[in-house]
Amino acid sequence: MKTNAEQEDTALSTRERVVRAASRLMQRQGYDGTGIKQIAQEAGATLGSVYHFFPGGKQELAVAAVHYGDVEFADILREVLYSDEDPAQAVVTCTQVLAEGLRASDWADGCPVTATALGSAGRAPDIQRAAADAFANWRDIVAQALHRAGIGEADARDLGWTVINTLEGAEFAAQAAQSDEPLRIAGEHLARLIGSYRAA
Amino acid sequence: MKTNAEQEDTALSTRERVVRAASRLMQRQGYDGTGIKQIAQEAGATLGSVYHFFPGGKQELAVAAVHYGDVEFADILREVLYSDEDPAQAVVTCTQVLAEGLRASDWADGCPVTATALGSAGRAPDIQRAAADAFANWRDIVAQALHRAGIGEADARDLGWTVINTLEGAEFAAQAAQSDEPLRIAGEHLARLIGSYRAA
DNA sequence: CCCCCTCTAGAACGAACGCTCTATCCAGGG
DNA sequence: CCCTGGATAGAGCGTTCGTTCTAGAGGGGG
Repeated sequence: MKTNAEQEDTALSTRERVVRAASRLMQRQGYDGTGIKQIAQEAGATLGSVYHFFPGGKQELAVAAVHYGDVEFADILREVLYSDEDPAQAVVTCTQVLAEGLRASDWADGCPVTATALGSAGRAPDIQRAAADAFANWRDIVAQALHRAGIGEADARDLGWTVINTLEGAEFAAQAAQSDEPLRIAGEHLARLIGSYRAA
Repeated sequence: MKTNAEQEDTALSTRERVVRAASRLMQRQGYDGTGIKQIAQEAGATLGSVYHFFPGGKQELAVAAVHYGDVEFADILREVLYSDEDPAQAVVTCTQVLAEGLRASDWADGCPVTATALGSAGRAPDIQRAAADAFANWRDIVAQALHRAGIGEADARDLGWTVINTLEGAEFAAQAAQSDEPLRIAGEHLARLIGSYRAA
């Protein structure tokens, strides 16, 4: 059961493989549902290596995993938002990309940040902070794209919040219902909402 | 450490106390982060009682906990939506209620359904189905309120999805950022979106 | 050649996990 | 009175958890 580990063995460093495995596993199973030994095995590493790179233990590793998911999705977000000069249409494309990812994984791969952070919020402030940073990062990316398209700075900032939050909520609903309908509808509504600000 | 258990000892049945404790604890700590012994202790019950009422073990208890959170929030939702004949304003009130609950618990009590279902989606289809049922239930309540206010049936159904999903996403963002701003903004945007349908 | 340091390797520990099991309590019918 | 069955009580099962620890592999600089 190290199907993916083999492929990654060649190019990536051990540390990178561990972080990727942690991010992917916690995305599916949450923080408490994922064991360090499972992460090590999936990454093709040993326990010693994991604790060598992350002496802070599971929490430090989870922070790195959340940060990895942060930049991973930020890259996708930037790419999609830059691909269309109409931000409303770009957001619709975004929902399609999310739906595609969900469907491709049999509705298993939701938001990597949410699943990791949700259960551990009270106990591990570091993880919660990393999740908040991710959301702030994504929101800024959306807000900049909207502002670039002619929407006022304050409105763009507020819309950044709601776009990210609605995508988040719709992705989880799609995951639970095993249907891309929530994401499709969210795309329509967000496009309509953005459009109502661009007209003004 | 059985502060709440004492208060509930008098009126509620053991089964009810166990379900409430499970719902509240899993809401904070997730499915895997909550132990059955902890639930029993918090409920003022013993392990034997828990397995007497839930022979299906932790999974069956989690399903009951999710269902409990379902009807609990459905009651609040109905009450708030019926309190104002303007559904846009009612949704804003809804965000305020959620923000109040979050703030009162020091940003610990988010959505009871999400936290329980997120980590256990792949392993426990029963829990996932209970979560999907909860979302569908809430969506119907919102859709009915919108339809009653004069919005077309199809539009009301679609808006039901997005209202619930945006509330969900905004609540988690508020929890992560420890600020009610995401919920406040979500309320404004949802009201604007609903208004754009009512005018048409 | 040896030393040193980064990294790998995995056995071992105490604690906690979900769950099973037996024993006991107690109200209601015979 | 005993008997029965739902409910309570908690010790104990095997397993897995996060973590620690010691040992070794491998490669440059002295």
